[in-house]
Amino acid sequence: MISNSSKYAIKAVLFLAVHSSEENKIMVKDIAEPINVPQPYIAKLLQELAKRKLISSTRGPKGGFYLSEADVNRNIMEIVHVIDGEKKLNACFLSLEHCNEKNPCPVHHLINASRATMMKNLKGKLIKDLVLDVKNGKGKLPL
Amino acid sequence: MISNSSKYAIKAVLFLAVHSSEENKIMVKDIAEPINVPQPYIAKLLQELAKRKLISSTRGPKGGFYLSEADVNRNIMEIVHVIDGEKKLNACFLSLEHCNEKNPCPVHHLINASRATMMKNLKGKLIKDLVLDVKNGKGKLPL
DNA sequence: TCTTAAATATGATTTTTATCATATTTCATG
DNA sequence: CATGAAATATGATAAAAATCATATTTAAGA
Repeated sequence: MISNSSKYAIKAVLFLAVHSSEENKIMVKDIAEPINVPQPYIAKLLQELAKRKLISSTRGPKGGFYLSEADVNRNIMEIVHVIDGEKKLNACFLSLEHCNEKNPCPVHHLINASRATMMKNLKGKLIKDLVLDVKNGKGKLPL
Repeated sequence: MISNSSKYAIKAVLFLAVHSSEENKIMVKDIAEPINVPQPYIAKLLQELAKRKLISSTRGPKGGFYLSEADVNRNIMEIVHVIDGEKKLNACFLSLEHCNEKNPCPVHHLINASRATMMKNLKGKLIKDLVLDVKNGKGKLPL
C-alpha cells in the first residue's frame, strides 16, 4: 500500500520540517543518521523530492536540504505520490480493476469508508501543521 | 501493507466459498482461471492455506479444494496472517518501532482510528457472511 | 580562479517478492 | 492392485524493491 521508500521520505521531510530552514540547510549525512536510514538511500529519495519541488536544496559548500515556505504547505500524500507514483492509493483492497461503489467486491464496504477518512486526514494535514502538533506535544520526535 | 499473495489467497477462498462444497471439490486449474491468477502460484498459496487448516483438500481423482463448515467460519484477516505473517497489520504507518498511543508519531492520530475500525470490520466478517452478502447483492463476483 | 564541500546523475548489487517447473505422494476407480 | 488424477513438497527462475557505489556538477570561500 505504501512503500518503504515513501516512509523514509516522510521521515526525512518531517526531520527537515523541524530542524531546517533557508538559513540552516542540512546535508544528507546529518539527516540519514538521526532518522536511521542508510545514507545513500535517503540521498536518492531526497534528490527525487527536490527535483519534484517538494523540498529545496543547494549544492556546494554550505549547501544542503531544507524546506521553503512553499514546501511546508505540502501534505504527506504528495510525498507518497512522488515516491510511489499515483497508483494504488485509491485502489481496491483486492486490487480489482473493476471494483467501485456501483460494483463493489465483497470486502469493499468493510474498508472503504475508513480508508476515505484516512485519506482525507492525510491530505488535509500540511507539513507545517505537523510541526505545530509536534511543538504542542501531539506527535513525538525523533522518529 | 497487504501483499499480492494475500490478495490472491482471499480471492481464491472467496471463489471456493461460493462455488465449492464437500461434495463439489474444485481443482486448482479450475480456480486459477476464473480468478485470473497464474496456476502454479495459486496452487502454492492454496497448499499453504490447506496446511494451516483454513481451507480443506483431498488428493487423488475427484480430489480438489473446498471449504468445510469450520472453514467458512474464518475471517479474512486469518488468511492474511497465514500468508503474510502477523507482522505489520498493527504496525505504525511509518513502521516506527516505538510508536503507540502514549508516544505517537506525528501521523499516528491521522490514521489510527480509521485503521482500527477497518480491522474490526475485517475481523468481524466471516467467510460465510461474505457469501451471504454476495447472494444479497451487497458484493459482486466474479473477482 | 582554484580548491573543496556539497548535491546530482547514473547505475550496480543485493534482497525480497512473485512466478514457474518438476518430482513425489495420495486416493478413487476399474 | 494397477493406473491415472489430483494435491503436495521442493526448489528454480524472474521481476521488483531496497540498498549501495561512483563519477560529475555546482557553489562558496581562500
